[in-house]
Amino acid sequence: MRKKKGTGKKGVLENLVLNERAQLVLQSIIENYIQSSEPIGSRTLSKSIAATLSPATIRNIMSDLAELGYLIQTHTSAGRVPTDKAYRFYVNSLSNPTSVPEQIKQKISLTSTEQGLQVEGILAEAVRLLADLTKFACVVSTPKASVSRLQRIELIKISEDRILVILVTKAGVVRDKIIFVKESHSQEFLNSVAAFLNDEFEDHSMQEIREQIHQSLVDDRNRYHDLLAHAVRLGKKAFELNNPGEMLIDGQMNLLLDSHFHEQSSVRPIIDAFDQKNAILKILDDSMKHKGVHIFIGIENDSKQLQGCSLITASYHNKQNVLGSIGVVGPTSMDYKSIISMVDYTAKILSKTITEQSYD
Amino acid sequence: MRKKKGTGKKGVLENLVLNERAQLVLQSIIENYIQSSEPIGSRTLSKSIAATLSPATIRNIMSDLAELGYLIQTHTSAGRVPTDKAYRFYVNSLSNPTSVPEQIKQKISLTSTEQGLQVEGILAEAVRLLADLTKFACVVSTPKASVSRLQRIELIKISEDRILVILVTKAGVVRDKIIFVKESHSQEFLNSVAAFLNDEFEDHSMQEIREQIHQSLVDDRNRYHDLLAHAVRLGKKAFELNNPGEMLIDGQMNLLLDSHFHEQSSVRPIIDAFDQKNAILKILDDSMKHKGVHIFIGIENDSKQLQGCSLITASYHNKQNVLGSIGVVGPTSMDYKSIISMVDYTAKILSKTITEQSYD
DNA sequence: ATTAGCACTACCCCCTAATGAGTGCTAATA
DNA sequence: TATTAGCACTCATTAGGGGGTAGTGCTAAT
Repeated sequence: MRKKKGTGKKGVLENLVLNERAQLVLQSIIENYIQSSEPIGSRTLSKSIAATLSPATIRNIMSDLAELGYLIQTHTSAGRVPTDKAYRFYVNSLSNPTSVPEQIKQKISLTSTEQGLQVEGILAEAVRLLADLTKFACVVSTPKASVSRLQRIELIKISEDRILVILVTKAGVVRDKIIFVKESHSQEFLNSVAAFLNDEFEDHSMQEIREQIHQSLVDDRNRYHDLLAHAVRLGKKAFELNNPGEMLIDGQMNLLLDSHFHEQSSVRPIIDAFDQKNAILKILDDSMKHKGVHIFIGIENDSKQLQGCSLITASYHNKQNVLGSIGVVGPTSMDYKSIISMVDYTAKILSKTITEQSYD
Repeated sequence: MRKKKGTGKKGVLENLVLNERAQLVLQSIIENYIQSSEPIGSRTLSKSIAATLSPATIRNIMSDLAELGYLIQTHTSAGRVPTDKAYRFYVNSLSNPTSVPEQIKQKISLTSTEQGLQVEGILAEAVRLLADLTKFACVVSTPKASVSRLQRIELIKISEDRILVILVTKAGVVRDKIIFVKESHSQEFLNSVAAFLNDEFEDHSMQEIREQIHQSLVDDRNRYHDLLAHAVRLGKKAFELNNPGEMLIDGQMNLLLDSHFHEQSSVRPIIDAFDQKNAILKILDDSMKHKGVHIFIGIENDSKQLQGCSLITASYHNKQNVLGSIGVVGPTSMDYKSIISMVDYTAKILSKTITEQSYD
């Protein structure tokens, strides 16, 4: 409220741009709060801050910052707490991810490739690793079927009316599903169909394949060829996307035990978001669109349930494509600096591991 | 301490067998406590109990029960709380699972079979269902590879030095793994090897197959036949058990939010047990040995971490084999009666669903 | 523009007293 | 002899009150 006039003239910060000192104070408050998760007062700050400022001065600055929406007080005589807007300022002011300490780097390694695990296994290991490291909840989206390119399709006769379809993508994901058919086919026939589909579609993206099959563009001249007709029919079923995108979660429990969420009631909506998945999946999807680390802070989230937490995500990829993203879900007052670098580094290692064991 | 003598003569319950009235009181205490999760006093009880007994009488009985180890007091002037021994008495006195209310039965249905989901998908649905229903954490063990019988093996060349192995079991489980080879094989050759293995081992249990291959019993005369030699070598790798038994977990969060665990510190060891998996897997394994519902109460558990909770499990099966078990992990003061029947019923539906979509 | 000083606020902690649910024991009762 | 009423006692929980404290905003002095 300092120097509040009707028209508001001459207040230090009234041009809505923080001057250097105000930035320093704000940053310092945020960093203190991240550490202690308790309201920060002017006296405390005047000790810990680099510049030498008296509590009174700091109070003035804080008052301005509060008016601009960067700080709030829980009650009249309490210290100040950063708002989501403040965190946004803070992360924006952060330069590129700081490098991860050597000693943590050593912990970030994925062993599973040696054991011939599938991509899902690697993802599971990565998300668990990140959860252990950050002590928050972590998520990773599995490679989207639509963008991944076909390596191989295999049709296995299971019973008279059931066929096991196995799709192997270039990214190294193996998907199996069962399709039901009305008429029985011999295994030999299925082999021919599979061979045909392999010839036709290897290295095409699932999306493409689906479209082409759907439009029956596949060589119209031979429409009445028996094999082809069946190939189209079976292929249609085989390439239908069944799981429209999944994600793996680990470390949910960490949230409950975290000191930043003082009351467990505040964690409840986040848990619900995990159960429903779609809100988080949407964020992970968004994060695939651009390279690098993405940060979603509290109120910025579309989903109400997630407005009490922040997400830090980064996409992972193989040689050709962005496959999915991995991220951390934590309190808005998390230690952005170190978490960002951990997510960044983990995503890089994950990309490297997956690229190494891709099938081409 | 009632009528305590040096040699303890003639106390009503001194023969260590509870008389009918004591049983009634104990049962009533337990049921009250399960509902309220607060210590039960004599006055409260005298109102809610069927028989008409004065508080004073009940106090006497309670005193005896406490001496016998069925009840404890949190402090001198507090009501009484059942011990694990009491819960054991209680569940033993329960007759067979009571039938599940019709309205809950309707909720217990597994849809996934229609969508051609694999066994894992059905299990995931079952465990989520049970978690939603009981509001506790639930686990299910995936079919043990060793007991399940081979339906089909498929070998797919992925790259020069990598082969994708796909195992389909009669139970409907599809497992894929990658094996590394030194020398490159053509797909045609792999097909012959697969055909050979299929011929030789269809309908054998994985355990058998592993033993036979290991002992190279497979037709010793042809040892120098090229195909056979490779079949043995590849088969050895293919049938190596990779995942020694997994389990799916759902509803862990329910534990944190449950009123019976007043302090979250008491949940911590259970969470840890979930992370480490082996203690719970052992219980699920044990539960596969006998039919019906199994109950493990607090202190009875071998694992220290699990001594603060109870598990209720039931095995599931297909036409031939017991495949695994499904269970609930909750506070020792959970509502055994209804949870038991839910677990029982869910396991039955699960068995039915899996049997229906088995491949033979 | 900064800072020292001061009045003021509201939480937090500690103490106390009152409440109340519960017990064990004893004596009266059926 | 088994049951019950009565009573003294215990101890957790709650409410209320005061002192301490960390913080603020404002004003006046530097």
